[in-house]
Amino acid sequence: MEANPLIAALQASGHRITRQRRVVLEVLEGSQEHLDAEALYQKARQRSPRISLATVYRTVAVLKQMGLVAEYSLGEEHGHFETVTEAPHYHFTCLGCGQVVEFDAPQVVLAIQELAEREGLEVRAVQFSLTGYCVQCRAGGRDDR
Amino acid sequence: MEANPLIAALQASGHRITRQRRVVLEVLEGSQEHLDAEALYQKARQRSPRISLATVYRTVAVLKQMGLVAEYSLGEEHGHFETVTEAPHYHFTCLGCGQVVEFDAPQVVLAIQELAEREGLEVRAVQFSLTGYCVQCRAGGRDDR
DNA sequence: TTGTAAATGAGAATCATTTGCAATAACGCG
DNA sequence: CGCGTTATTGCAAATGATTCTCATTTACAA
Repeated sequence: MEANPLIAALQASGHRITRQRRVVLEVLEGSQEHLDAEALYQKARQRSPRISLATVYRTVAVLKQMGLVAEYSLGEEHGHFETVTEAPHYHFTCLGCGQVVEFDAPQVVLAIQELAEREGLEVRAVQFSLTGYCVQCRAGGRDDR
Repeated sequence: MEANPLIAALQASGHRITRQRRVVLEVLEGSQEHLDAEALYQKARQRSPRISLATVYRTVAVLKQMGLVAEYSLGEEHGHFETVTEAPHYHFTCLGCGQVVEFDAPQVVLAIQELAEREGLEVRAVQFSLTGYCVQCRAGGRDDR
C-alpha cells in the first residue's frame, strides 16, 4: 500500500507515519551525500517548514534503531547519516578538502566474522573509517599537517 | 636526560614539561584501561589536586597531535584515551557489560594499505571499532536487544 | 467520528569539550 | 642563580551537538 519501502518498514514496525518522518526519509533517500542533522533539518524544512531539529533527531534515532539508517562520525566532529544499502561500505574523509570517498573492504568483513567466531562475540555494529589526505590535497602541497 | 620516553618526546618537540603534563602522562601510561577525560582528571587529581579538567583536555590534545596518544569513541558516547603502542589494535565494546576486548587485525591493516595505494590516499588516522555482545552477555540471556 | 497514545515543536537542559583571560611557572639567557 | 619572556594553567563562561520536558497536535484503530 505504500510505495516507499522505508516508509513501509516503519509502518510495519508499528510506528506512525507522520509528514515529518516521511519528509526526513525522502530527504535521506534522495541524497547521495552523508548529511548531518543540521543539513537534514534544513532540507526537510523546505518541504515541511514547521519541522523541528528535535524531530529530525528523533526520526533518525528511530530509523537507526530499526537499522534503516546508519550514523557515521566521519571526520571526528558530529554525526552524519545515510540510508543503509545492501552492500556495506566505509568512508575515507579528506582532512584537506572534506571530500568523502566511499570504499568497500571485504577483507575487513571477513576479519570481523573470524574474530567474532573465535571470541564468541555477537557483533552488532561496525565503525570503520579513515581520515587523511586525498590525491589532490597531497599534490596541492597544502600540507597543513 | 629524561627517564620517561613520552616526556622526552614532548620536551624534544619544544613543549614545556609541567607538573600536570607529567602527571597526565604517568596516569595514562600506568593504566591498562581506556580512560575518558573525567577518569583521567580524577586520577590526575590524586597527584596534582589543583589540576583542572581543561588542562587534561589540553594535554591530551597535544599528545594526540604528536601521535603519542590515541582517542577512541568506544561505545558511542564520549572519547577514551590510550597511549599509542607499537602494535596497532582495535576495540570491541560489549553493550551488555561494557567490557572492552582488544584485538589486532592485520588483515585490516593490509586492506588499508592496499586501498591507500590504489586511491592515492594518505591515511593519517584509522577508526575501527565494534560493538555488540560478549560471550557472557549472550549466554546470560540478557538479550535486551 | 472519536478516544487515546504516539509524535511534534519550542525551548530549556545536559554533556562533553573548548575557549578567554588573568595569574602562574618553565626554561633559555646572562 | 636570578630574570624575563612566553607557554601553560585554572577557572568560569561559552560552545556545539544532542536529548529532554511538556503542552499541543495528530495518526489511526475502533
